[in-house]
Amino acid sequence: MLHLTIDDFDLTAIAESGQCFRMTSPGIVGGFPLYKVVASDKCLLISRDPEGGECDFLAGCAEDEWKSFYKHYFDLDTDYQKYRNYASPDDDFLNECMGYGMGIRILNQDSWEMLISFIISQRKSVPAIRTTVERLCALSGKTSYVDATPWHEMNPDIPERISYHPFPDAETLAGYSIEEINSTGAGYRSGYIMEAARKVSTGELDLTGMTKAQDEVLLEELLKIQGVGIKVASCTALFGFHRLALCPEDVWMKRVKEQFYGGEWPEEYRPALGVLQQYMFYYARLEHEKDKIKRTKRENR
DNA sequence: GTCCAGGTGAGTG
DNA sequence: CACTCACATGGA
Repeated sequence: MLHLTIDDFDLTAIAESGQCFRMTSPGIVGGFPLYKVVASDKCLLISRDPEGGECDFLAGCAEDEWKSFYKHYFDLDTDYQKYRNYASPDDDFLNECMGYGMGIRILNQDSWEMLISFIISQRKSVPAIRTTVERLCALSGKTSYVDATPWHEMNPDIPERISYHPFPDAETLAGYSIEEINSTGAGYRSGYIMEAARKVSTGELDLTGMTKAQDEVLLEELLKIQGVGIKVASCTALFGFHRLALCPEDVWMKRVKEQFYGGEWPEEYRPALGVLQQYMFYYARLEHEKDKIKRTKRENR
């Protein structure tokens, strides 16, 4: 168990900001959610330290693994204040969003996992994406375990060990039948998934070779994949290649752009738009959820 | 049952 | 270019 002090870092904001689909909470410890963070073939348990302040965390890994992998995975070397400073002081909406989403970071996730996850994401809600991605990972039948005893001791409802499924690599996915892919609830996207898996497994598409390409070139390459349009390409580039200037425009961001910016993002936001967008997406979805709860309560009266 | 979801490709004018 | 339409399925 590793004790950490991290500034500008909010696990819930990261988990609910729509950038990752396998960061879930198995339970509460000392009033704070424990998070199970599955990435590629790894899994980390991490929570706030109930005995510490808002910057104190407990992580279930060794210090060298934290330094060699998770520190970069959680993007802890990036100064997010620098990105927030792009926001105009009189942009009340954006400042409200940044207050809500304080502690959000853009994770350094695997590009292959992001490509498949965001192909799945089209016309699906975030909870529905989580379900399909999880089923896709479970197809292999491979199960791994992480030790959860430190959190089990704080809350007996949390099991002593927690299971997870690694994300399938391209060869594994390419080996499945269309029926198997379809059984995950991927629907009409199953063919897209198969085709992307074939391209990556044969080497026709070299994702790791694209890490140094210019933003425009990267998007162009991703757009060649069936089922990948500008939105999925932007998400893959932002979350899988850490292109912080790119802004995926989904239904939520289109609404925000129309309602608050007259249909056009301010030019001076452009270099930081991927980060600023993340605060806005989180806020817009959160507010929408609140409205739904209000509506439900009214209907029940 | 109804409505909507971190859209895309194909077809049309 | 812009616009429309079908697309499978889960979650609320």
